[in-house]
Amino acid sequence: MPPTTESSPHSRRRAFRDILVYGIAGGLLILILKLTEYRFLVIEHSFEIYGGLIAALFSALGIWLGLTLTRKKPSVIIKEIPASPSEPFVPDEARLAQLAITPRELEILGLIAAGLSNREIAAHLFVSENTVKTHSSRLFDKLGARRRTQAVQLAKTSRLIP
Amino acid sequence: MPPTTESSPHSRRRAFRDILVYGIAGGLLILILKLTEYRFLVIEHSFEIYGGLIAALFSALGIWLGLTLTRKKPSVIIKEIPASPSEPFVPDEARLAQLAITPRELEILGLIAAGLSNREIAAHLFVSENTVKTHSSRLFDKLGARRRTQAVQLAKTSRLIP
DNA sequence: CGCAAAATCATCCAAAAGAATGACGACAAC
DNA sequence: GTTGTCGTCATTCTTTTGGATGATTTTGCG
Repeated sequence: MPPTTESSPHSRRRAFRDILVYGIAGGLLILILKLTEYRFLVIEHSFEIYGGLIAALFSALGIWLGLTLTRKKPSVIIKEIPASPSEPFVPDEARLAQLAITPRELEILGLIAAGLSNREIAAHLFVSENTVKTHSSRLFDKLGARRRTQAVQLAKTSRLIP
Repeated sequence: MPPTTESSPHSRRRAFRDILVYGIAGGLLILILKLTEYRFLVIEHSFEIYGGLIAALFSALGIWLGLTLTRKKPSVIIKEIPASPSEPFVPDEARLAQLAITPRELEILGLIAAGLSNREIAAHLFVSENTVKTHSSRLFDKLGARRRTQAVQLAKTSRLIP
């Protein structure tokens, strides 16, 4: 079964299940209320209706309150980020040639460092995932890395990528 | 399904679960009120009391919901300021607190960025691999990352790690 | 042209990583 | 003394990654 979509299907399944459970629970709850209502021959409906109304209203009020009360402070935090202004960055050609890393491999290395998955890289470069895997395999081989995180680390210290 | 979305699945799941708990709790509350009403035969003049009770309870619930649901929404204005090129590096405490990243999680983040596998990290910290996985899962959740490479990338741009 | 390097894709398999969930003890805060 | 956070660990499952290997197509170059 080929996993086609990128966003986790597992999570979506869980979300759907949660909604389902929620709905069923709600239905059962209503049913129970109904039955007890009949059992005790209570006709008066105003309590549920007004209770629910009050609940909903004050829930909304509470949510609104919570939101407005707390969203005051974290608005503007100015960070001082040492932005290096004088670095267009060029990969170390010597080291590149030394490791016999091809342009395509370097390109993929960059995308790996950007945090993309093989599938995302494949989509980005319009090639198959298998191709990306062979490229990255050879890349790891040349870099002496066993994991992509290690490859990124090594490449950074070798000034192959920013 | 376009493979474009990158929003955290964790948060969505939490939101669903919160809503679920919330709904069930509300229903149970009504049920309990109903039952007690029958048991003690308190019929008259109870509407104001229970209405107030429901209002107060649901207000509190709503506030809590609003707070937990909107817990971490950064919205930071980033201002780039050229800084000294040779700094000993200190992690951005503000950002760290903002994302609610614990010291242990930061430690593991650093080891991930160093290219270590979960097993190696576990051996390095004398904990089980499962613990490392738990930490990194929560870390990814807080960082909004789905892969460790992405976590590293995000952490670097947020100045959490060198 | 013909060759070699680079790029492409596949398949099978193993290992690592990640997701979801539940649990427990320590410890600080209220 | 309850509450909340943190750190710890486990289990089950799915997904991703990596290894090994072979094959086909481009492409640049002498």
